[in-house]
Amino acid sequence: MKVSREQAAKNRERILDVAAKLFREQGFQETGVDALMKSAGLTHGGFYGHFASKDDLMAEICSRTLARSRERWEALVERGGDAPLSAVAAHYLSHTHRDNPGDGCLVSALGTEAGRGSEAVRHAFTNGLRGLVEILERHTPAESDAAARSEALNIMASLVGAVVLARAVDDRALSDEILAAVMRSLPAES
Amino acid sequence: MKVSREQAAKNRERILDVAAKLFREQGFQETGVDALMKSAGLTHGGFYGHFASKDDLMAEICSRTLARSRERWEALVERGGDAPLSAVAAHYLSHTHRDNPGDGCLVSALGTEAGRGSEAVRHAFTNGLRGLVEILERHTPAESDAAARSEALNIMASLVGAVVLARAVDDRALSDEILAAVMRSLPAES
DNA sequence: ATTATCTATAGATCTATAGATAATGC
DNA sequence: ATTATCTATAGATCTATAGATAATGC
Repeated sequence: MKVSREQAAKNRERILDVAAKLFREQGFQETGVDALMKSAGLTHGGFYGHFASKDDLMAEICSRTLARSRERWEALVERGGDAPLSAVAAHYLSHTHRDNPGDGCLVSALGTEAGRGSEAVRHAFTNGLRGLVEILERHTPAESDAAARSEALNIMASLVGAVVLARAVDDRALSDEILAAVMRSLPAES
Repeated sequence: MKVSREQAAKNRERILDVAAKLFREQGFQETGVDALMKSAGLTHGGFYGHFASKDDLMAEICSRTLARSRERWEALVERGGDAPLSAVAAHYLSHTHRDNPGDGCLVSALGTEAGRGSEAVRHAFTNGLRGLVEILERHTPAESDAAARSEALNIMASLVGAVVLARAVDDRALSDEILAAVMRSLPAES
């Protein structure tokens, strides 16, 4: 029943990956430890050898998933040429992102739940969010640093709000319209 | 144990009011029927005389609460003079709204949960949202109806995103900054 | 007689733990 | 010997229902 130290580390990673996906798809509260471990191909009880509690896992999911988003955004910026901001936004506001919360941004999938989370969860969430905002800030055209900062925060809020609304709405046309409207509102680049 | 028809109607209203508050404060999933009924001064089992299921209640909460927001927004517009949009936004982006989700907008409190809800929930949510967007649309300065519509959707997304983020973040300064940034981004009025 | 509410409970599910098991790693 | 995982279960909680109770409304 025991596995090698290396395999145990891989199992831990798989739990994290599966949890990150299920939490974003179904919600943190809605995903049970049992279902989560079954999805990872392990048994329920084994969970507590890897994490102190479900909340502990959630905090780790927050920092890990947002760090990965940050890397993804950096890659998008790099490939975005003279319109890095549009590249990030087009990705964020895509139908693909809207229709696949399990692979998408944790902020738009778990934002309201994170706000009701533990201190550790909110702290990890906040730090992760700062990283994303910082990227926007660096690439927002503006007359001053303060203006760029303010605009970056505004863009971050628009992106998150757009995806939350686009996912909640039961009318595909309205959903598409929301995403397009926010895309259109971005500052002109190049 | 039985009460008058009139009193029963009042009890139903109280359940709705209490649920609307608790759901926005703690989340739909996180609020049990038992706690809800206790809060309303009734016993657990009595719930099912008023509603077919918890989900049924949630759908009713969505349409009811969003209809009330609509009325509130109309009143704000009316008192807003030549800057109706700013009046609505200032209210939405206020510290009071951020710090009191139980009395606030259902969209920013339950947006991500509504997206994972039943058909009935999503439908009620969508209709309620349409009402709010329509108010913004009517008061957004723009060169065409299409432009006003697009800008109204963008503003709606910004407002919702701002409050979701401002509530989730564990740093008060950052939270204030987000609200102020979105307020600053609104189109000039008058 | 009807019915709003209450009491009690079924049946499911949830987080977490205790102890057993068996393979790793010294 | 250590320890990663499994089995089994405790203890809490959750939605929903059944039947009893007692006050309303005909």
